Amino acid sequence: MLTNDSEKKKIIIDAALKLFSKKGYTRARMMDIAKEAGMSYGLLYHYYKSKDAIFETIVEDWWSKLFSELASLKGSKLPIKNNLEKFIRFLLNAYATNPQQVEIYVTEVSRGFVYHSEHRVRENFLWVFALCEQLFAVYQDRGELRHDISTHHLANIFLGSIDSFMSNIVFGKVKITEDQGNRIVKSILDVFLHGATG
Amino acid sequence: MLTNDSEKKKIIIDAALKLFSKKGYTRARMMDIAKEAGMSYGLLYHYYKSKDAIFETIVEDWWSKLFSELASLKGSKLPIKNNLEKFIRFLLNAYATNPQQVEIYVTEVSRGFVYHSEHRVRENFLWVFALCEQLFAVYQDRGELRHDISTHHLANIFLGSIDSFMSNIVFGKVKITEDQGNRIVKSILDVFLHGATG
Amino acid sequence: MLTNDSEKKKIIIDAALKLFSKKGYTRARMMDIAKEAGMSYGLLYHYYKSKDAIFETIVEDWWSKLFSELASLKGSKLPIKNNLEKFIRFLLNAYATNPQQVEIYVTEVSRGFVYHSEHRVRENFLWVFALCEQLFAVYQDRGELRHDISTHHLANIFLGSIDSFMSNIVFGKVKITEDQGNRIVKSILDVFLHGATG
Amino acid sequence: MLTNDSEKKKIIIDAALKLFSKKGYTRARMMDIAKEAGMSYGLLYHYYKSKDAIFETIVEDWWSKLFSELASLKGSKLPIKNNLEKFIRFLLNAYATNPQQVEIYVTEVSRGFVYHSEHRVRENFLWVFALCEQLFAVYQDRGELRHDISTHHLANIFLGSIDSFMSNIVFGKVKITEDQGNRIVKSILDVFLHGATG
DNA sequence: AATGAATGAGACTTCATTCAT
DNA sequence: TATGAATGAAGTCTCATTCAT
Repeated sequence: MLTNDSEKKKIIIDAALKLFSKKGYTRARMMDIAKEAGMSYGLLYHYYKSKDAIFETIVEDWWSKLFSELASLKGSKLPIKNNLEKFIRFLLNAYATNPQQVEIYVTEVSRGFVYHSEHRVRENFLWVFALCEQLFAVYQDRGELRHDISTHHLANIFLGSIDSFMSNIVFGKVKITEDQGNRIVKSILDVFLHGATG
Repeated sequence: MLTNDSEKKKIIIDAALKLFSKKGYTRARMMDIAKEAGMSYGLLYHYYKSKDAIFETIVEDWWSKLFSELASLKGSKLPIKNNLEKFIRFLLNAYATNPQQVEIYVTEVSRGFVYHSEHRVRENFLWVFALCEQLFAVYQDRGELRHDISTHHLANIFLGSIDSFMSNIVFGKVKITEDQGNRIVKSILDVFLHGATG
Repeated sequence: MLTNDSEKKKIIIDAALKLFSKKGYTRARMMDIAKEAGMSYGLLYHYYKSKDAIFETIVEDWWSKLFSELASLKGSKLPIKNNLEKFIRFLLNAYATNPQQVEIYVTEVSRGFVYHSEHRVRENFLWVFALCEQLFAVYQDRGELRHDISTHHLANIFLGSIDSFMSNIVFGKVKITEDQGNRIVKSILDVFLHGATG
Repeated sequence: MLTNDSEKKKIIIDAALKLFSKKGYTRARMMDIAKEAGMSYGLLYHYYKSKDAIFETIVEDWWSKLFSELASLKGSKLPIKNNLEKFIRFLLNAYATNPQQVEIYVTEVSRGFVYHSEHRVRENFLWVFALCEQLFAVYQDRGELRHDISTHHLANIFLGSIDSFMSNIVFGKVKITEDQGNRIVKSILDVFLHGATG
């Protein structure tokens, strides 16, 4: 058969992705999602327990990608510049290939978790920060990062910079070209590593 | 009389501030706000046209503060370091004195404006960025900032760094001491101006 | 004003009484109850938390009447015949004055508590039996009831007899005249106390 | 083959019996019944037209057993005591051998037929009463039952007594020993025939 | 200025039943 | 015979807003 169980689930997730990113969690109705997915709303409940379960699936997927990427970076022995570049590119690429998931991450999760307090978002965030800090600690030890600023502060600055670009892209609803992507990567790395003063 | 018209409005705004920051816009009910304000929910409609009008009032207030601060910085002739420090301190101080408003800004406005598309949030954001870019352009002209990175990118990195600290503070629900505040300011300035490598 | 808060609640209860007894709990919709009560369904939720809360109010009212009657009988020093007669008359009269409540008791509570397991129906039933047994124990001590049958069995037989008449009346949807009521009372007392054989 | 058509039907009925008695008609879902029966819920519709048809089958089976027992008693020439004892034992035994069917009878049919008005439950009940009254009329003619109480009243008292014990057993979810059964039979007969006073 | 009773659109979810395979 | 994906009617409940008093 053409569409087996997991394919149907993917169709639903894709539809939900579209609707959540377009209208936000609250304003996206199950009926909208079903219509987008080309099925009756009743069928959604055949595959997912509730609206929230659909949301959770999307979010968990994002976190797991993020965690695994960070874990892979931590294991790498590359110089800091190359490693951080990989991470920035991973995020920019995530947006390029799946803009809606990033949009939901940005609008519903990154800031909106008042709405979804049950989703352990806070814990996941802290985890991302912790992984990033551990990465920076390694580079401090190797003398590639200054010691007079805590890894926590460094993580805030680095992640915040990326986040800002992502938000801008998401809210600007723009597609970024490869060239623009390259310049963003370069800007972040240059400023983060060497500063904005010449 | 003790509470005239504008005082009542302030009471309502304060109550809404508390509830929006505690539960988020959607989950804060008019009844909750009224109870917090010590009045009946019917009366809210005497002072504000709708729930949304209350929200808008809060948000507009935030924007106008932000705009006027940025305008004042643009007019200043101080060296970049001092000027940026003023801006960072303005934001940290805003949280210290009115944490709920900052919380709403962070959770509902900064990222969550999918829910409030009618509020010209996008325009306001772009305006903040534009003002920041104009400020940076001045410093590029004065040779205090490098020219090989666009002011737009610089603004993203700078504002994103601050944003990240603010989010952390908001979501961590922590009070920051003066000393911690000083260190945050120093970290942002150091890295932004001189980079994270020694 | 003509209809204050508790009067409105009574209107709702009366409407619910009518609908529950007519259609049963499950088939009676909130909208039906509201229509019967002459108000919008939203208003029902102003006065009661949920459909179940309305049901519970009805049922609790019935139990409290029943308990207080049984307690009063237990305190009485009348000969058994008079005392039991009072109890039978209380129940028959309850049906005469509030047939719907009795109907709900019979259809939803007495037998249907599979549907309402959360309502402590079992406990209430056991309590009624216990009170009845205590009453019979007093009469066994006073020599007015035989000792070779346990009070538990006696209670089953006595209450079951009444219950059967009530069910018949409820399901027959008949009004019983005073004369018919008297004959029922006499029959139950005669057979219970002296037996069906001459 | 091992399971032919009628065996499959029996498996379904047994599963439904279990579920209806456990959760009640409304709360027992077709899917639950299918799972219990070890088949897909779609297949249920191959053997029975609807959920209600399954229920009806169960109920009709109960009624037919009851009617045939009562008919047999009516044909018997035994003294009243022996004949009534047979009837009581038939019912107690029915519970012992098929408690779920009795449970459904008690919870759904005996009182709950508001939910199933289409099932001619009222007519069946009246029929049982009528048969019982005819039986009592025979004994009144033979001088074994007093004449000053109508057969209808006698039937109510007798059937109600038994019903009460059955309900107690069902709701207490207890298994009764042979000895306890004997005592119940004796109590009912003693009180019904000779009264509760010495 | 003040109250809170009243309204009803709108959202989620359940589940008996149908039907293509 | 057998499966379970698919459908959609129906029901409960929430809450912003209106309005009579």
